[in-house]
Amino acid sequence: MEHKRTLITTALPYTNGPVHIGHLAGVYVPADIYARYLRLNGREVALIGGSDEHGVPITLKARKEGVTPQDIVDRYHKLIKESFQGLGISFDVYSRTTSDIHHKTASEFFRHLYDKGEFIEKESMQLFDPEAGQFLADRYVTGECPHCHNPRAYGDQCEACGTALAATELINPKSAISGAVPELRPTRHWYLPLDRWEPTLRHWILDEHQEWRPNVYGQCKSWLDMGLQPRAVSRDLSWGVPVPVEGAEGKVLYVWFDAPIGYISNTKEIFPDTWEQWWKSPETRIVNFIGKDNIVFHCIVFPAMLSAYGDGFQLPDNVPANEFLNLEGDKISTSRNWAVWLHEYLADFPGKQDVLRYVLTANAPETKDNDFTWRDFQSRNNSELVAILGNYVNRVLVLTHKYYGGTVPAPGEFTQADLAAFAEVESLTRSLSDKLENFHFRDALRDAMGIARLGNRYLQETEPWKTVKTDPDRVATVMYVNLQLVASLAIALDPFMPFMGEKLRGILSLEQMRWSDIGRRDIIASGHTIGQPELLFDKIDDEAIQAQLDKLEQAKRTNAIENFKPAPQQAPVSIDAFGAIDLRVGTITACEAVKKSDKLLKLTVDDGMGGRTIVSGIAKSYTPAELVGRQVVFVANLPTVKLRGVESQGMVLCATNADGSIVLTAPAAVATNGAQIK
RNA sequence: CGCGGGAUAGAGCAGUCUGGUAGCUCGUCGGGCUCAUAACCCGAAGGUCGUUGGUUCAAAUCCUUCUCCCGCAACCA
Repeated sequence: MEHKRTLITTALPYTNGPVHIGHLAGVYVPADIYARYLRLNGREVALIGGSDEHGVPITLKARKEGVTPQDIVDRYHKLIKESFQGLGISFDVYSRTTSDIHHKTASEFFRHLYDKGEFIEKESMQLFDPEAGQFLADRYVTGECPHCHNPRAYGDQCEACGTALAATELINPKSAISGAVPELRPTRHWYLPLDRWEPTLRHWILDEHQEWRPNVYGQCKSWLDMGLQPRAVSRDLSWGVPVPVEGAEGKVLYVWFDAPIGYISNTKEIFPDTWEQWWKSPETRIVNFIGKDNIVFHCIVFPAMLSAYGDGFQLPDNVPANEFLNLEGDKISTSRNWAVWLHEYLADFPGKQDVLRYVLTANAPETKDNDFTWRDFQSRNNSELVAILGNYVNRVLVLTHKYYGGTVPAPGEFTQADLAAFAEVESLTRSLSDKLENFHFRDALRDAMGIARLGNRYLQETEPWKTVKTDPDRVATVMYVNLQLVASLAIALDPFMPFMGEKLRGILSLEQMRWSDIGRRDIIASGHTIGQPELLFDKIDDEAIQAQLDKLEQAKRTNAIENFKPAPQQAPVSIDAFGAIDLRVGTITACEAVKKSDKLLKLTVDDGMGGRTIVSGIAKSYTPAELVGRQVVFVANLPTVKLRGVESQGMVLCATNADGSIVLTAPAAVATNGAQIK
């Protein structure tokens, strides 16, 4: 079905931190590519974005920093909005859920469902933190798992055994906010009965949208097959959109009810008069770009909300969800500061927005989690963007200036080779368009780059630098064809790399362009004058890459130190108990790694009593060679124990630092081997 | 049997749902070209698709066994 317009939404980033490459690869870069592609096709498009600013984590962060939640969201909203702009994400609107218009819209949405009787009202017992004076979301209760007795299970799930839990099942529950023992108190909430919409959703997804990505379809099917349950849409909290019902003081809309309505509010913000045609017209196609963690909310909860509202609200046509991106082999983590932050990238690599966009698209986690490494980033820049694309364009521009002073020559008759080149661009473009329509951005980019590969090959085969001496007319045709290929590239790559696109169009003095121009044989007319050649991409050297790797290492270490909390003091012991421990000084005379072990070293120690062997878990911080000759303090009267097959006759005393590194303790000056420590 | 994820050419990935001669990019090697950011072009080498057994005319793909790797955990006297 041909639609009149497309509404594209992007998952609203949560404003408790900056945006990183995982967000970009998963959601914003593909959504932007898609939006730009549709615009080039002359289609009516709205790319909707905004910050998600409610919810418990923001209140906790504010509490921790001693500022208001508003301070937190103001800080990150500004940072996120500016960095998106810096990367060229072409939002038609980027607003926020703390806006008046959103509060009104979300409030009205809830009230409408309430008045229609779409909610169930239920009283339940919830855990309340008497010290913090608030009810606790599941995630903010910790305690012992009733199944595996892991003492650090969360109120929604035990990460040790994977069991899903209710906060009230935990043994010895504790508030993660204040550490207080929570108490059960009654509270009243509204629930959206998802089960009521199950047949609708089942038909809509399982029958009508079998073309959705396997990860999305599969997860929806699994949810539907398990059976849907009513889901609470309100929370006891002060930060959020107040529940617009008498007697609901101190309650706000659950952030997952409120956030997707943000898509609607933000549409209203740019189209105050016509927003309804974007949401309620069957002629509009709605596409939600999200990460895999959001599938259930966008495919089950939000569609149920829209269906319950009625009044013509349309359900999304597709929900392309990406998997996750790892960084240097490790999961990206905001709390562990293991990430490449967009605002820092923009500062560290000015003018290289397209390189990041290119790398994230070429290695997009479309079918499974993928890995971002700085070496790969460098290699893709240097051997693909510089060597293949930039170099091809440069060759053509330089030759055009050399032979024709920058004026596009008039072509003679096209030969088989010329026609074959045009035909190949056409076929690449068909494939490229098809892949973009179906959200296969990684493959689409490969097709677009294929035009540059084709150009290099064509140039090599036609050899204008040779022919120029024998057949100048032929060269005119060849260069004319090359210029058309470069112009095609300027358009085909524009959705992926808009900064490069603009620069190249500037050099070519190309003004208007449409997607359908790609492959045309007369995009640039003969007689047209082009500007001076300029390099599109520069090489990235090893130092720049090493600096990023060092930065990551540093961030990891700093983070560990910041989060360091000394272990609580242990139970008191008597002086006699302490005296029973026989501490001695010894000198390491030999040392070797213990086989099949990462951390163990086998130390031979001169203890003044004939020597002994001690096995110690310090291999991560010390090499055997540097230990020989050093003095250490050890416990002499422990029972011997076998570790990885090696007998250990004592324990060397060490301190473990915040970053996990280990330092040995030693006497402040050389002491006698075997001397007792008292 | 701790939990989770993974294993396809030197590296990074696609292909696995819907079995039918194993594919892409980078790298390597050899050759060519010299217009170009030592870039480009051609060619080649390189994989028993981690292992075992099974289903099948046919398995990277479906079922099964085991192994290894990465996080977390454990260990770290």
